[in-house]
Amino acid sequence: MAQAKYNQIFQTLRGRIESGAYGFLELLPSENTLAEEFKCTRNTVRKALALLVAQGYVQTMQGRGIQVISRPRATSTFLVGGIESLQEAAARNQVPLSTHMISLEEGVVDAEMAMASGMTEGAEIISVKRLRLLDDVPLIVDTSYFLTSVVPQLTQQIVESSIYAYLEEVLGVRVASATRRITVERATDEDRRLIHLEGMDCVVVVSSVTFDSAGVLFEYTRSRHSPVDFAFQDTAHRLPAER
Amino acid sequence: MAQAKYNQIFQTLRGRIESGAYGFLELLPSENTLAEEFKCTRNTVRKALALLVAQGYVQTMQGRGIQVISRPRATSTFLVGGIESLQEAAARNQVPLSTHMISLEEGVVDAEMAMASGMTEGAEIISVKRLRLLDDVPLIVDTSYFLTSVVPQLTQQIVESSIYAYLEEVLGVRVASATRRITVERATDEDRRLIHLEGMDCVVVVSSVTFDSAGVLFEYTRSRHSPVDFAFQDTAHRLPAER
DNA sequence: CAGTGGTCTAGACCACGGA
DNA sequence: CCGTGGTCTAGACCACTGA
Repeated sequence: MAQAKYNQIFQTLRGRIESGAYGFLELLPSENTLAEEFKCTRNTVRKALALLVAQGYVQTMQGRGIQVISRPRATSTFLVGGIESLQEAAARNQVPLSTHMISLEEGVVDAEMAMASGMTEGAEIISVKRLRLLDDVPLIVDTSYFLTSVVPQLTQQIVESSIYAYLEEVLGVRVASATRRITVERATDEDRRLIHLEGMDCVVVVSSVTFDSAGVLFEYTRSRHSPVDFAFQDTAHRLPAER
Repeated sequence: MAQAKYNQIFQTLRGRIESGAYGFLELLPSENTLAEEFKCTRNTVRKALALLVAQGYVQTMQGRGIQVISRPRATSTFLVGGIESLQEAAARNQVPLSTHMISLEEGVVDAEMAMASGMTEGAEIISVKRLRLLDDVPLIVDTSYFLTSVVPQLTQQIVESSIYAYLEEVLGVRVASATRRITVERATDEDRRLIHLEGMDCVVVVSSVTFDSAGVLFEYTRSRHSPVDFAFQDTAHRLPAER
């Protein structure tokens, strides 16, 4: 199976929503109708619908139908649900991205980092600090820590092109999940020196912990974003569990 | 069926993770084993596991098993995945919350709000502006707009206790989904006057659009949060779709 | 009442990981 | 090779909505 059938259905339906074929607040065809169209069972259609629901495209209503609740994308957003490297987000929004390496060194996980990330204290890591420029404007400084057992070495060339492409294509590391935490902190002198803050005195800090498909917590990254152009979007649902 | 079986299983497993019975980085029993334990089919167990995955508790690994990737909650967080009113979040974190009403008036949706929220221009709305104090510290100012067709009227008493409790218990409105967008803006004079910023000059703006179970977009809210103690967390997954 | 989505079962086959 | 999770089918019954 090249692509799971439910995934194809998901992408087809998503396309119809984004193109406006199924408009804002309209109802989709019923699950039975969709099952006929895609020549599969209702269960498979339901898996595709579950993805649409999770990503905020539609809302299901028992006894009524499935309603479109998203409008064609209005403004660009850099961080949305899903795992997307800054590279990918920049490409999607058609904004040129460049990266300057600030430092690259080896070390071990100290107690504080172990507490914050869940990495094992004392594990060997390689740390990279980078400045990211979007449309030639320096907006993000991030510091990443990789387990050397998963990422044995990095070079300036890799770091300034795409670490993720290197991880996936050369090392065969597959990212499985990332947990992110967003907070706001006062800008440091370094922030002010490095990134474009338009005079504001705080930065958005996105801390993320990443696991690979083998279940290893191999990356911990702290990104300091300029508030300028920062946006994050998600959709939540009331589950029966929460009643 | 009082509670869906998969939901009970989800809650049981989540409890075992939060209590540490299934520890960080450990593997859960296999799906077949869990199906036996809960006397159901593998499909039902899988629905429960899907919830745990979506909420960042575990990660599944084909051929290997299901690994715990969350640690017992370290620090408190106000905004997490899921729909939770500030009331509920404050209760969960055992922080006293109080609310002062600043204004309450009627109006209609103008072009700008229609564009931002998706509400129909010209629809009648009731708008409420409130100041929220956590632990007696004023941290949030929010302005909410409700369709009068769904929420015909509000009183100061309702607004200062809990609008959501009123919606659910009195009006029978059930919230189905909420899409939120987080950005950072420069603090206004009003922000500085009303909320505790510790000298910082920006605020976190959370805009949310809410649908009820009948599929009506009935609420649009903009909350301006002090950066102090603001945190938002979510977990993302690499889907086959994104490869 | 018919049609919709929500839950659950039973069973099949596949892809992957590790011993 | 066996056990794991991933996909899919076929069919049943329930709860809810709206005409």
